[in-house]
Amino acid sequence: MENVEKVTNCLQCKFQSNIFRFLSEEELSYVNDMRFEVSFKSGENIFKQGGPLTHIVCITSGMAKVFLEADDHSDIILRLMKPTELIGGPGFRTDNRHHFSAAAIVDTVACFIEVSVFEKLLNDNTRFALEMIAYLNRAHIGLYNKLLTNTHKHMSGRMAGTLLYLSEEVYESNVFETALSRQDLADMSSMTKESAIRVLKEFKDEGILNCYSSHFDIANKEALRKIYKIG
Amino acid sequence: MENVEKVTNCLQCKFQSNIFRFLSEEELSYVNDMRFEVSFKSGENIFKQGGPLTHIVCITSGMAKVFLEADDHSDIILRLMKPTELIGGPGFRTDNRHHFSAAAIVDTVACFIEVSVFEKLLNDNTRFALEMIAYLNRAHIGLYNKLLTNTHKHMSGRMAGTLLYLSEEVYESNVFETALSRQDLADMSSMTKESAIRVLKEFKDEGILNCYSSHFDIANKEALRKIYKIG
DNA sequence: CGCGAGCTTGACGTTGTTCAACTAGAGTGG
DNA sequence: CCACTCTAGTTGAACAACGTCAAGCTCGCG
Repeated sequence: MENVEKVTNCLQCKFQSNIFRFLSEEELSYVNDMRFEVSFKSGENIFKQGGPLTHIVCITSGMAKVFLEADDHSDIILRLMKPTELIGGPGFRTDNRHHFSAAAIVDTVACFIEVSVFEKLLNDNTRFALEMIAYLNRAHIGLYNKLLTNTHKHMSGRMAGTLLYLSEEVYESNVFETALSRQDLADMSSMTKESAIRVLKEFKDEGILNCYSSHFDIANKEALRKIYKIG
Repeated sequence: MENVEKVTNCLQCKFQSNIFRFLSEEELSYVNDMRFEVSFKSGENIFKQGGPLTHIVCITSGMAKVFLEADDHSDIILRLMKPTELIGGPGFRTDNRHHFSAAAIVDTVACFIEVSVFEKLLNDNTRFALEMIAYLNRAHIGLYNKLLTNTHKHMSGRMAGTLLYLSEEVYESNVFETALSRQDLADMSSMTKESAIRVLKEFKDEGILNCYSSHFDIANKEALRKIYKIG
């Protein structure tokens, strides 16, 4: 494992908005020494639900979807991961297995950090441990929202939620190109691909959204927010 | 706040199956000194979604339901809490608000522990912090299951899941009396009260379940498990 | 005895899935 | 340069699942 392979350095990530910013320079150097990078082509699995959780993964470039796989081969996309976001795993310190899968939706580079490194950091740095707890709690809150939305709202409300998530938290713009397929949008909104297409067309007919192939343009965000709120 | 008010003592809880067992005697004594107990009658709220998170709650006797409240006044019951179980909250170290409500379903006594006490323990005792993370991760895994079940399974599968949860994790018996109403069972299974009744009747007609008013008797657990699995 | 809350049942309408057919665009080989 | 194929996207019709509404029931309690 040559250092040359590393196209980035943890010390640069320090100022990004993730829990690594609570590590000392020394600790970050330690992480930097222990990690290694892997490149994934679009569509490739980064790790697989049910597989062993040996490393924590951090996206350095590209984008990945994190999703649950059901017995009937249908998926639920939990969220999208952008650079410097951490894909921990509920398997950490429980059963040491992955409870969801992650796959690159564009060409992606990810850092792999052994769980033992993580355990050491959590042991040595109390602040880091507390921030880890805060991070987990934020993820928890997100899941509550998803649960409420996906079980208590109608299709249009769920799709509105997905579009708002993409525009506000992922692409940070009302206009965006996405690598997500219609099936992916459906998996994010708990519906079939056909229903997703129908709802998108509805939004289009109402002048709320312009979309063509992978291009999306939210024309009336307030209307979308209202649809999301009402359900 | 007289000590006399306390009908239990933390040192006795030490051997119960929660994360307090990773505290030293001294730390437990500290918790014991700082906590106070509150009694709730059946039906009363213990805390309320959206309210300030000032204390962590631990059930000492009775039982409580933890639930999300939606805008349209419908609820999702996340789980039931038995004695010595901790009701933390995702608001801890995030926005310091409750993200769900808790209500007693029978007469219940609960310990209230200030969040500052918790923060001190997490700061001082690394093992405790790591176990806290493990605890949060287990809760996370439970939520994934709920999300999969409630969005990808049909009514019978969801109700089967609820009955299995009650018999295996709550009452630990195939026969149980419950304080839960039909509406509560519905809120646990993401369906209407009427649908819950119809599914229960279906199970009854198929000889899988005997139920009358608050009395439940699972006659064929394997069949129930199969229904849950298939969806 | 009568009242009220929770429970039960049936009829009906809506929502969303399934299935099958069709289209458009992107590679692939002749 | 044109078939050919393959995949993603799209559409419509039939159907199943589930919620809504309204009515009637049961049982505990004043």
